Formats: sequence, structure tokens, C-alpha cells
Amino acid sequence: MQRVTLKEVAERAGVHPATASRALNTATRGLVNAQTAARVDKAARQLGYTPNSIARSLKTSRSSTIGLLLPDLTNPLFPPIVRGVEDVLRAVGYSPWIINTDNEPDREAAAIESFRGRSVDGFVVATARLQDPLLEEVAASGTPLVLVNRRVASPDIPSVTGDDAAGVSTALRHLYDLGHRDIVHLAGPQDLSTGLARRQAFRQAMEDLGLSADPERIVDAAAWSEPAGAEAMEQVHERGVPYTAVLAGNDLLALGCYDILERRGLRCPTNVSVVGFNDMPFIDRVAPPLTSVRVPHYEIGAEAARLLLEVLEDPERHPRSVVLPLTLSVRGSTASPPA
Amino acid sequence: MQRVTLKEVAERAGVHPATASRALNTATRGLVNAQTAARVDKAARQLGYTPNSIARSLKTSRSSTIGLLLPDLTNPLFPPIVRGVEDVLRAVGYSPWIINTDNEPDREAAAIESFRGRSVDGFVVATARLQDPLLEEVAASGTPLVLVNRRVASPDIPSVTGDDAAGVSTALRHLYDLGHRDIVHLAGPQDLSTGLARRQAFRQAMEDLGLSADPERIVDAAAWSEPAGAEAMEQVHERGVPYTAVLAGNDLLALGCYDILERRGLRCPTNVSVVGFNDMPFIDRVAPPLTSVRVPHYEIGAEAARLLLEVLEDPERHPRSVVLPLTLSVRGSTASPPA
DNA sequence: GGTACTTCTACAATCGATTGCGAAAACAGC
DNA sequence: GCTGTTTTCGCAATCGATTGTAGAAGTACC
Repeated sequence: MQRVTLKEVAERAGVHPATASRALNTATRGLVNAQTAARVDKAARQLGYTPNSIARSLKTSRSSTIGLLLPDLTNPLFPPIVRGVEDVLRAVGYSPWIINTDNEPDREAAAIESFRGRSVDGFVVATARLQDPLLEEVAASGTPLVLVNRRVASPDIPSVTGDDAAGVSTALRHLYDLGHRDIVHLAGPQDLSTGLARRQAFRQAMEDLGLSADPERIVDAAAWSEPAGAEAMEQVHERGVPYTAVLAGNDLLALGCYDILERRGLRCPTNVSVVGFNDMPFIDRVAPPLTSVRVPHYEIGAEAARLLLEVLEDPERHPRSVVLPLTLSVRGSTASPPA
Repeated sequence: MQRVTLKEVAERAGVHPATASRALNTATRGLVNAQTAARVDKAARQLGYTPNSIARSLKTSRSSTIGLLLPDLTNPLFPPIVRGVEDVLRAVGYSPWIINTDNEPDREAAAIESFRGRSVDGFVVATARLQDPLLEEVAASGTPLVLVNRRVASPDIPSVTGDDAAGVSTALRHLYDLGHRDIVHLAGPQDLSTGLARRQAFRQAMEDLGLSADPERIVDAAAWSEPAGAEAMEQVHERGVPYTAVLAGNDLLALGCYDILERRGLRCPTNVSVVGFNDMPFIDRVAPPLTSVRVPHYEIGAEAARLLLEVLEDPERHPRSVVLPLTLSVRGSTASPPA
């Protein structure tokens, strides 16, 4: 199938390709006579012309494309973020380009390289580790970059995240109000900002409530996954820490926690209350429905896209970070502790 | 940031850009003296050269890119497909480009247009409707195209799907063996191959079991969604059809069905057994864990990518379709009917 | 040493658009 | 009718690679 080229449109309209180009681009349209422009339009429509964006990109060195780095699309957390990003970008003519890295730095590097080779105009990155030299380098190189959901240690890279501290605080308040005093925390990976922030917030909020935030009440999971959650929960038991409630660093850890409770013959919420984090899709349908800190992932993605567009439109613009408020979705996994 | 160009590499190596290009491409590397090639390699490495794939695409009119059309990424069905496609493609240097269409033909058309403008080398399409002139046109245009999960009515477009008929048959056999005789089917949208095939298979399999496949035992849902499933299930009750088991066209319909059962005070599986379709992620954790026909989505995606690669490598190759076998994941939503 | 091949490299065109610059045309003013 | 502006358009270069072709360098053989 031979695509129609600008030259053919120009020929049909009886003008030079340069003129056709100007007529077809809104920004330069004023430079050409209205009647001529109309003639070009007509020719383009008749021939079914669609611009070759590759040629355009080569010349303009902009691709109307942004790179979106994800750890793993099959984690239900991310599809809403992707949709948020995509919906906002598409409205202004940009398209996101998604690559999964499975949290492997090598693949992250390869993805960035690939994106660079394709001249993406900017990055939205959900794979940030706290220490992430690659991203620092990208940011330093001048390519617009916005982090979603996770941040890096250095604060000068713009990001859109949920207010983890407030979320943890709300969740603990909820448990406290139900009467829980012995609460443990299944923390996420500590090399990720979410894992770290929630862990720190746990300690802080416990202290604020006048409860023990003894280090042994916190177990670090190796990953944000169900098996890791199960393993961490086993740890809790091995340590022999008394508890009536669990605050999981995210919903997957909470599901792993469920597994251990069941295996040990403990019932939720009768014996143990569990609170998750993220309020991921379908988590309201598990047994028991999980009480979880709702993170507005779609909005996080959308807001990240907006921040990126700001910088794309005005590179001088000072990048800013956004922290979105979280709410608690109270469901059947939390109740008063056994008397 | 100024990217390094081939010309600079050539200069540093003391050769012509054309020679540098040949040295760097494995296919043409034999045409240049081994020592010269090594010199070029070294220069490229020293300068940190990465080829500008936009320029390359413009010249070669291949982009090492394929377009992936999805209805909606947030449907848990699709992420595994995406990963399957991506993993296979990436291994050979292709990247998928994802667009969500939300099942709107307009957006599908726009997406195809956008893909064309970006010169994708092929399409993987998960949005096919039975009647889909757009896709027929794409196929006719010569651009390689593989359908995943869904097919179109005309059989000459290659596709990778699950064996719906066998899946339905297995599911019904399971219910039959448990003792169910009064079974209803919540069918999916009939303009999609999956909805149609499963509906037809239901009638056939019921007859094969010597059971009534009366049309009133089948309700068509308006969409593959929980609300549509709930609505369809309400229909079943309005019709007053006696039943002890429900075969849902997919898991989301089954979840909608759960809602109605609960609202009506019916317990699953005590009063009513429910079987879903797809065995989507986390469906084993809902209450009760859903018995579901497992569809190997990752493999479907991977196989689709392989088919596409076959055609990309040898355009003369006759496109073939693949039907993957399904299995039944038996869980807690099915049991013997009440006595 | 000359002829006939190979092997290697350089030249230049090309992909399809965009854009600075200059010239032609149109127009205004006197 | 002439000069000075403004409008409109065409020319040609350019983005960064790939590739057909031609010529130079090197080798083999008599």
C-alpha cells in the first residue's frame, strides 16, 4: 500500500510542497492565501493524505510521543495509571509508549535507550527506586521527566504521588478507633519511596497515637507481592509479636497476609483486622472485602501527564511535584479486636 | 542534549558514513574490512552512539514497531496478553505500541490512522468485532495483522483464540457431573466472536448432554462487565426460568451474577453454582472463589506475536490461525445442587 | 608487467516532511 | 506611474540514516 505523500497533495493542488506543508499546519496556515489553503485542504482530503510522522519527527526532532516506564503491567495498580496518562496525552495529540521493566535496572536502562532512540519528547516513570542514577541522568539531560507513584531520594525531579503519610495515619486512626492497640506493619521494599514512606509514616503515626512502634512490629517484605506478604506475615509469627491488626504496605501484601491467617486458623476480621493500601481493582470482592487506603491511580496518571505537558509546552517552567490526598475505603476486613 | 550521529562516528573512525553504517549493521558487516569495522565499533562505543531509529525508519520504511489495539487495559484480561505480545516481540527487537479504544469504532479508526502515520510494521488487534470493515481493510492493505482473543466473521484474517466451544463443553460437563440439569447462560455481546461462540457452544453442549437449551435459558448481556452481568441475571429471574447453575460468558458477568444472588438471598454454591470464563487474575480470591474456564492469555498474546513475526519475516507466508486449548479451574463456586 | 578479478570504500541519491530566505506578485499611497 | 510595503509562494537545505553504483586499491595469475 503506497501512502500518499505531501508532494502528491501539492501537485494536485498545483502548489509547491512547502506551501502545502504550511497550508496543512495550523501554526503556519496564516502564511498562505486562504483560497490556496482551501485548495490544498481539498486535495489532501481527496487523496486521503495522512502526514508521515516519522519524516516529521526527523525534521522537527519532536515525536509527539512520551515514554512510559512500568514495573509490570499485570500488577492491577498500573492499568489505571496508564489510562490516566493516556487519556490526558491523547487529548493533545501525544501518545504514550509503554515498556515493562519487571523492576530490573538493566531493562530499565534498555528501555530508556530505546526511548531515546525513538526520540520521545518526555518520560513518565513508575519504576523509580530511591537511588536511581539512571533517572537522575535522564533528568539532567534535559528531557522532561515526571515520576508517578514512586519518587527518588533527590527532591528535584517532579513527581505525582499519593499522600502516604496521611494515608497511613488515617488507616491507623481507623484501627485505633476500633480499639486496636497492638498493630503490626508489613512494610514494602525499602528501596522504593512508597515502601519507605509508609514505613516511616507507620512509626510516626503509632507514636502520635501513643502506641508502641517497636521495630519488631515492622517486617520488611522483599517485594510488593502476595508471596512476599505471606513470608513477612510468617516472620511476624516467628517473632512472637502480639497483635490484633495488620497494616499492610499494599493490597498484595495484605492478600499474602490473608493466606497465612487462614493457614494458621485465624479469622479476619474476627481475630485479626487487616488494612491494605492502594484499594486496587477487585480488592473489594475478595473474602473478606479488604479495607484499604484508596490511592487515586487514574488521577495520579492524569496529573503526571499534565505536569509533563506543562514542561513540554514551556521548558523553562519550574517543575513541580504534586501529592494527592488519599481516603480510606472501609470494608469487611476490619472490626473491633477480640475482647 | 546533542545525540551522537553516524557522521560523527564515521569521522572519528576516519571513514565515510556509508562505511560506518555498513560496519554497524550485522547484515552488511561482511562488506567492510574487519579492521575497519572494528575501528568503527570502537568509535561508536567511545562516543556512545545510538542509532536514530527515526531516521532509519524514514529510509527503510520499517519501524520495528507494531500496533496493539485493546478495548481497555484496565480489564484484567488484557495485561497478560500485552505481556505475552511484548515479551516475544522484544526478544527480536520489536516494540508494541498500545492504544485503548474503549470499544468505540471511532477511536479504533483513529488509532489505526495514528499507527499508520507512525509506520508500524504490523498490528495485533484485540478489539475485533464480528463485522469490522476497518480490520478487513487493514488486512486487505497488506499490513500484517493478527487478531487476539477475538475474531472477525470472515475466516481469512489470522487469529489466536481460545477453544471456546471445548471450554464451554468442559464447564457444562462439570456442572452436569455435579448433578445440575437446569443451567442458564449469561451470554456476552453477540457482535463479538467470543460472545457468539460461547453462546452457540452452550446450545450445542446442552443438547449433547440431553438438556434443554431453550432460548429463554440464555440471556445476552450488553457488555462484558459486572453491571451488564447483574442486569442479565435479573433478566433470568424476571423470566422465571428455574435454574440451579449459571454459566457466565466471562468472569465479570459472573461477578455481576454474584451481586444479584446476594441481593436475592441466594447462596453460592449452596443454592446456585456459578462458572465463569477467562479465569482472570485474582478471580480465585473472590468470595466464593470462582470456578472458571482458564484461558491462557499470556500464551495467546505470545502466540499472536509469533504469528505476526512469521508474516513479517516472510510476507509470502500463508497466515494461519491458532486455537489454544482451555482448561477448567474448579473452585468454590460450584457444588451439587440443593436436593 | 599487464590483465582480470575481488574486495573495499566513497559518492550521492533517497526517505517525507519542515523552514529560512529571497523573489515575485499584489497592493497602497502619493 | 513610481516607490515602498505587505502578502504569498517557491527554492533549496536539512533532519540522520541506508543503499545502489562506481571507482580505487589490492590480489592472482600468466
